Amino acid sequence: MAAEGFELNAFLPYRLNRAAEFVAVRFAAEYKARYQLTRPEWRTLAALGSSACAMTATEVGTHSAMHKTKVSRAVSALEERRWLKRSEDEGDRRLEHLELTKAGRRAYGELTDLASAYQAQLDELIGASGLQALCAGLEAIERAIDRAEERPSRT
Amino acid sequence: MAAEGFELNAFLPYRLNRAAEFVAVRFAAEYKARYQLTRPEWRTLAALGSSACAMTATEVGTHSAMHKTKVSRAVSALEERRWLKRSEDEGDRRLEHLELTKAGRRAYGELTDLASAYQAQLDELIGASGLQALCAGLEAIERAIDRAEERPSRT
DNA sequence: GCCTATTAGTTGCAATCGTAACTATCGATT
DNA sequence: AATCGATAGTTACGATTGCAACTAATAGGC
Repeated sequence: MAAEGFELNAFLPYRLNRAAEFVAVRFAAEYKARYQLTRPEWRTLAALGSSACAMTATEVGTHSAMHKTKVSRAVSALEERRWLKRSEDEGDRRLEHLELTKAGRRAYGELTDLASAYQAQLDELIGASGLQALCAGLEAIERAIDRAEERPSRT
Repeated sequence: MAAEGFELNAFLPYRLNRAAEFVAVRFAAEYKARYQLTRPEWRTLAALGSSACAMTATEVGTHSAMHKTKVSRAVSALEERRWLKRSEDEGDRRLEHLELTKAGRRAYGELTDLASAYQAQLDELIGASGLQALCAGLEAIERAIDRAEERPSRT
């Protein structure tokens, strides 16, 4: 175990966290100010809005890497806002299928406008070549996550 | 503002957060179990341990993208453990220079062993080409962060 | 040399989070 | 069909967080 060879700047958890926090904090300030949305709420809304069909809470959790209690509370909050509706699964009554309402989809549309604008800023800040590399790298890690998620080990 | 053209899977804050959470949660479980360290404490220890010279709390905060209150509390906790010592700046008495003690450096060494092992697992999971792309991309975003940090706008 | 604005760091407090325990349901085994 | 283990989702509660307000000190204008 390389006692001295460790480079924090090559340690993925630290680097990813730093980068993620940096970009997330600024965007969160926007939707928080304009919509009073918390981060888990936005992430849940986004997961549902970007999906063609309904999802369960567990699916939202894995898709967004959020703890299930966070998802549970975000779902309740969005439901209270009438941005989301639940429906029972016929076959398995433990499951709840989550879908955005019309108002929820409209809100999602407005937020994605904000998001697109923010993404454009990031694109400019990072530069085309860096962005391309980042995307390729993220795809690799996303594939790895999916692979790891197929077998157990919870978040 | 592209109303329909939005792809969540291309939105950096969401993707980075997902990836960062995924890799961070698993590693956090390790150092939490073995050292009763919280995430901010590990990140502070890491920032200081990887630096050749002393840092101020603010520097730790920008380096690790942590809120200053998180840093402040982590510093207190590490100080109580005698892993870190503070010293006043002669010229500017608002500043505190933070350094690891001998025990702190030893702990950092042990933690980096854990980290190296974990990084090796990640390397294998992600694959060499993906890892290379990810690093290139992260470097680009890190440069962007540094550039953005030179001018104001706080975390 | 003073006044004002700014910065470093801390802390009270309300809000948020995660752990663990819980309810309800399902599937498999016998 | 009764039992046991696993899974979906919720919740009580203690721990952690971030905002805002604070203290202490510096820097810059005048």
